[in-house]
Formats: sequence, structure tokens, C-alpha cells
Amino acid sequence: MDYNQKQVQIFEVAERLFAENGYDGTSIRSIAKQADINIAMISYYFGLKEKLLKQLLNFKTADFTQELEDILSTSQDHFVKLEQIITLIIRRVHKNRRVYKIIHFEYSKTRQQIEFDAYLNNKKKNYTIIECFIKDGQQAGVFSKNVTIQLLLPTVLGTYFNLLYNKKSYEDIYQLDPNISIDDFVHGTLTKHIIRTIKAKLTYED
Amino acid sequence: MDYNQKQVQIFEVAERLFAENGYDGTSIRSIAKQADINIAMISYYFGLKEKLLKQLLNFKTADFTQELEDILSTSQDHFVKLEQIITLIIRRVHKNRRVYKIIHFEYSKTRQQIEFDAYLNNKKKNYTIIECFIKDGQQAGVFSKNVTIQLLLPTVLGTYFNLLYNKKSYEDIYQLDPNISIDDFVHGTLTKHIIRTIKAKLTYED
DNA sequence: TTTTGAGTTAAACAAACGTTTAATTTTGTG
DNA sequence: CACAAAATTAAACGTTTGTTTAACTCAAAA
Repeated sequence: MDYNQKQVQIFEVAERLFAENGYDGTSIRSIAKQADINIAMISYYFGLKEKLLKQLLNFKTADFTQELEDILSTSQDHFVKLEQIITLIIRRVHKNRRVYKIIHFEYSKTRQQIEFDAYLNNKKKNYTIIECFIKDGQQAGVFSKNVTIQLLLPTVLGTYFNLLYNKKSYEDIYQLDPNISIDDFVHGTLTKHIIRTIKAKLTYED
Repeated sequence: MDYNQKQVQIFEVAERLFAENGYDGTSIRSIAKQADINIAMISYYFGLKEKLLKQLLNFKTADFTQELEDILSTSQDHFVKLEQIITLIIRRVHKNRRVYKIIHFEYSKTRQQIEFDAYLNNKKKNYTIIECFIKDGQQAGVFSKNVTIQLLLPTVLGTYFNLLYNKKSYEDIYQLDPNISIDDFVHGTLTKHIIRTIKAKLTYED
């Protein structure tokens, strides 16, 4: 699907506002105003509001299966690959954090208005690849077998998103250095913490 | 603050609907309808919609500092205490998961409408207590010192909430047994996973 | 019995919402 | 240039929103 400059402009503003104020908390009018276009243009291009969101999500969540397979196809050992995979995952969710925030909140609603099929299919594919990698490491004897594999990714992603969603309060509670940018913190301290946590978990024997 | 039966009834319905559809996605009318009262009664009791939410949060997030200190005051070793603390935290967030979902969503908005002072103060107090406990364990030589303490709670809470918010997709991807109730899964498999993860992390040395 | 005040109601309010209309301007093509 | 299609606009549409009004009920107190 190709989008013209104006449509991309609408996507950018919509992404920011949906992430900042929620889907229901964002009006078509406010998107139009900030994108500096007429209200009717949004309906003209995307139809219903929910179709705008659906197309936005598909536009932004491009496939990252390839990057994953690139790492796995190398001849490095399991721990190096593990580090690279975790680094890749965090880099990706951080880059697209606003889109993921929208997804988290809309997807967790009981009465869903939005279609998530394309996103879910990609997710499933990637999760299966990672599951195979862990099992391979277990059979090779480098990863502990006493692990609930299905809960490793929730730990990786959960740590990142919990920190993101509570950033302001953690900054206050722990008096994190405000001179360190969020990007540096995520790709430095946080990524290291998560890598060490998963490594520890995968080598831990009671 | 004391609330009569009708006010509590409004709280119960509001909590469910806010968690299910978001604050903006829930109308005063839908709350009134499901609580089987007249619309005007909500304004009569709580004033503005945001005041209803504020009072709901204060009503539901009672202090759990005492429970935390009860555990720490025992004479058990650090690892037993650690297990008990994590179990307590998960039990608590799971019991109040709907309230926490509302908080996560509303608190992460850039333009906040709601006051979170009471909630944040409690949080800060509890986090400080836990931080002291970990440092105590490090000085006693039982916990590794190569740990970013501030990121341990995001890992615990993040794992739980990431799983909760993506429950449906994880059920699909990993084909979790649908006969096991969410409560049993959380207090069994998930709690064990998180305890093992944090224990591993706190004893891991490169 | 009268009075008082809290509880409760249907109705109304203006504002904001998503969406559509119909007219106009711009653009590209023969 | 002429013409058709696409882009753009202001205005209006009918709903739904949060909130308020004013009238009413009813139990308890005087």
C-alpha cells in the first residue's frame, strides 16, 4: 500500500495523539487541526476512524522476522545470539513505542473495535522462531531446561513497557539522572539489565 | 471516607467499565445504566467524572505497606523473604488488576486530568522499603551486587502486566491450557517464573 | 401535622463527537 | 483549451457526551 505525503502526515499526527491521549481520547478534529488539513480529508482518505487506526498500525508494524532470522543464521554461540536478539527486540519496541502503546490498550479492551490480524500473525511468527531458538539451546545443553519459555518474552517486553509507562514515577522514586536521555538509558542500562536477567534465568539451576 | 451502598455500587460498575473500555471510552450514562441508577445520581454524589475516578482509585488502593513490613520483620532468611514479597506483590496487583490498568493508562497520558498523589506516595514508600531490603541482602553477602535495583520491580510488575494485557494473544501463540484458570496460572506458574527469575538475577555473577 | 433535607427523577442544556453533503478548487490528460 | 477526476473546503447532519435544572418523593425530626 502506498500513501501520499498528506496521508503520511495524518499518520504521524494520529500516532502521536493516539499514544498520548488514547484512541477514544483523540478526536478526528484534533488530528486534522494538528496535521493542518480539513476534517473531511480524514474521512475522505481513510473512511471511519477505526480504519484510520487499523491502517496506521499496518503501516507502522512492518515485518521484523527478517532481522531475527539474520541473527539466527550466523554461526555465533547461543549467548551471543541471545544478546543480539534481546537488543534487537528492545531497539524495535523502543523505536515503535507509541504504536505499541496504542496496541496494548486497544487490544486489551474487552469489546474490541479494531482488527489486529496482521499484527498478531507477525507476532506469532516471531515468537515461534524465538521459542525454537531457546529449545535448540536447551538441547545443546547451554540453556537450563527448568524454564517456562513462554514467559521469557513477557519478562523482556514487560520490563521495558512497565518502565516506559511509569517513567515519571520511577524518575521521582529513584531519582534517575535526568541528564541521561531516555534513549541512552533504554539502550544502555535497561538493555544490560534485561540481558543479564534472561541470561541468569537461562543458566540458573536450583 | 465512608461511602453508602449506592456509592459503592457505582464504584464497582465504574471500575469494571473503566478497565474494560478505558476512561474516555466509558460514559457516565453506561455506568448509571449498569449500576441501575439515574444518571444525575453520579454527579450528585461525585461531581465531575474525573472526581469519580479519583475517588475510586483512592477507595481501592488501600495501603499495603503494613503487609510488606510484616514480612520483613520476621527472622527468616533473605531468600524466603524475597519469595514472600514477590508472592505478595503479585497477589495484590492481580487482585486489583482492573484498578492498576486504569492507572497505567491514565497516568501515562501526557495531558493528565487525574490526581495521582495519594497513589504515588504509597508507591514511593513501598519501593523504598524494598530497595532497603535488597541492599541489606547485598551487605549480608547473599545477593549479588552487580544488579540495577531500580529495575527489579519493573521486571516483576512488567512480566505480570505484559502477560495480562496480551493474554489473548499468548493463549493463542503458546496454546496455554484453557482449563487452567487465570488465577491458578498467575499464582502458580507465573509467580514461580518471576521468583526464579529474580532469584537467578540476584545470585548471578558474570 | 408540618417542616426539613437528602434522595431521586425526567428533562433539558450546550458542547463535542464522527461523519456526510454539496459546492468549489486544483490537477492531470487528451 | 476543454474536460474529467481528484483534492479540498465550509457547512451541516444526527448522536452522544458530561453536566445541570427543577420538580418530586419520602422518611425523620420538630
